Amino acid sequence: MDDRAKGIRKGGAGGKANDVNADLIAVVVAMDSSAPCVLTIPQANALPSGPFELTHRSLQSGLRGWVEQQTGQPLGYIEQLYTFADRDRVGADDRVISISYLALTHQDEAGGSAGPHWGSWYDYFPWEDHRSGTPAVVLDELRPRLMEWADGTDDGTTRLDRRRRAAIAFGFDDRHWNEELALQRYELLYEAALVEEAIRGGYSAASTSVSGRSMIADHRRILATGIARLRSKIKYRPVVFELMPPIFTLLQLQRTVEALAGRLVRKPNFRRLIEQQELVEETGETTAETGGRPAQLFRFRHAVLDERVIAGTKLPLARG
Amino acid sequence: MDDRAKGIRKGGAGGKANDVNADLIAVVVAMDSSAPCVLTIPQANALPSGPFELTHRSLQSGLRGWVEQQTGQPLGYIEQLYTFADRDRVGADDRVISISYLALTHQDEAGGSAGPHWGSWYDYFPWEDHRSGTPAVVLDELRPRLMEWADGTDDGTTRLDRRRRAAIAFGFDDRHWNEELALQRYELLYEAALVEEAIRGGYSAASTSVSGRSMIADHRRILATGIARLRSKIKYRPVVFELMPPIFTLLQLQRTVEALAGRLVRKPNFRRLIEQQELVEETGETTAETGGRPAQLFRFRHAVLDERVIAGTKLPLARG
DNA sequence: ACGCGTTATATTCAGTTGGAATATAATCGG
DNA sequence: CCGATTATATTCCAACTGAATATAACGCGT
Repeated sequence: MDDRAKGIRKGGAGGKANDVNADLIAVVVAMDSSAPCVLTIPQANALPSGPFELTHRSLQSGLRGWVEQQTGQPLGYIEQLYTFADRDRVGADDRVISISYLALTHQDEAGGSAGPHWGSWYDYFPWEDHRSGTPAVVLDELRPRLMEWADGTDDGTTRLDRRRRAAIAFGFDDRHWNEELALQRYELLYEAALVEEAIRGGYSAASTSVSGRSMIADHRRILATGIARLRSKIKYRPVVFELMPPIFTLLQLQRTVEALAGRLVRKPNFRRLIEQQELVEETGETTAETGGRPAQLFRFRHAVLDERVIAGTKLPLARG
Repeated sequence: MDDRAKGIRKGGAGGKANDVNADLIAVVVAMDSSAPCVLTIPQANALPSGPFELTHRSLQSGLRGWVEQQTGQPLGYIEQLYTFADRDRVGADDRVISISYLALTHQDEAGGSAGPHWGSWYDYFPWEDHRSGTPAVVLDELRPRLMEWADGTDDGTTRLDRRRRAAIAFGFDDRHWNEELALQRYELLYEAALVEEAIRGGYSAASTSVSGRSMIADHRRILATGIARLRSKIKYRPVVFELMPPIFTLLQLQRTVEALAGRLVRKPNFRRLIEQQELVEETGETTAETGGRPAQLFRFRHAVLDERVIAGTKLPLARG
């Protein structure tokens, strides 16, 4: 049996030499009144996670099991984020593969057995909330420290490259802020040693107030991946409704989108888009709890998931 | 140690009970003169694949190793597709997790040690090529068989649901063909037992001419995942250039995009888009090999990868 | 009862984009 | 020199999107 044939053999008779542990990690998101929140295990300062076991029917069901066991939170919508293997643990007897998921749910469940914690994701990423304009932490803290980092090299090319990357990621030099770059921003701050994870064990120059709450291992990085995915996906799939109560006003819907994106949208334009896509339908009722004129109540039209599939249109693909 | 704490413990001291094998599977795509081609191991009728081993520095490097060993093909661009675990092999001693990747490369390498084969992906999915209009196989074969399948149930709701899903996936009833639904179409045909994989061991009603070449296990499904991902991604990231030679004409670029999407685009509109995005730059030279007026030769402006990040705009996010 | 603040809802307008069609240019082969 | 063929440039219009403005309906305090 040559190497090629050995390669394409599936599973089966192999020795234990190449066995790995597969960890399932969940980014569980639900809405607060003012911010998206992520579910954590406070004692471990970690996302809910656990090993994939033989008793699990599938990866997803294994994930649901661990999250429910650790936090009491049942999960609805789930999607896979990414699979990592290159952890820092080299030379160990067995390796760990991490399969991460994004879950969208409601915060209505009572806390589980282990005192799970819902934390605003802007506690972990203070620089990501631009709903009230560019946050001071970006202009006053991160910008100068990133410039310092860029200048901390002798190589002129590297310096320019660092400046450019920082400018793109954070919208410096009159560039636009792009909310989808959450992962790039975290990785840039990591590289510049401005987040605590990058300097563990060493001297910690990063204070929480500037660089946000950290997590164990690469969990904050996984959270950044989930945020970026969600911010991207709300633009072409109606996933926001997974985070909404069954009945809501259009402004509540708008506030949720804004909280996720970390930036504001224009009300008339937002309503136009929602209506012309026929994503919602009126319940016929109104609520006066909003302060001014009573607002119509809407519900998500689940039928759109059947009727339509939203296609991108960035290339001039002739239709019809 | 309670269950929760056990859950969040990372790797380490666990017994071998929950160990798994991790397989790496590659969808390697390169352009032919007229179609995108996928790299296979003909003897196994399979995609290149192999187990993730302790000697591998990372998942990606493991994948590169197996593909090069099995096919002689070095890989450039790689992105992760999906991680599966729920294979049909239940009850086995150890389970297999499959981590699939999409790779874009050039076909210029000589065949590897094992006679690897480049096959047009439309050999595997004859219904996906709409460059010359809707293929006959869709109208004459798949449509009636799908209707038969839809009618093959007593439940009226199920019947309507099947009809609707088929109409959405294949663009029946005056709906538009959506090239990004390659995976949904394959899964629908699988459910309707119109592809060979669905009826293995049983009576095979599906002929290759209608339902395309099959592969072992779920490899054709993984290929469909790769096609769908690529068709989606060319619309918002300049990945086409991974498949182009260093120098090319705009029509060659257009033909490549059309081959990937399986549908035609308008020439002036295509050029306008390419130019206004500044994706290419003139080499200053021309080629007369195209038949009529000599065409300008272009090269990809790698700088755009640094300058810009393309963001979607499906929600009315206020900018500035 | 009335005005005012507040929120909801509707309309308008202009700049941009994108699909589609048409026009002009340059080469080759007869 | 003509016409077939491909390349390149221009035009037109409908749809979309950002931005601003106008009107409606409630609570509240006076």
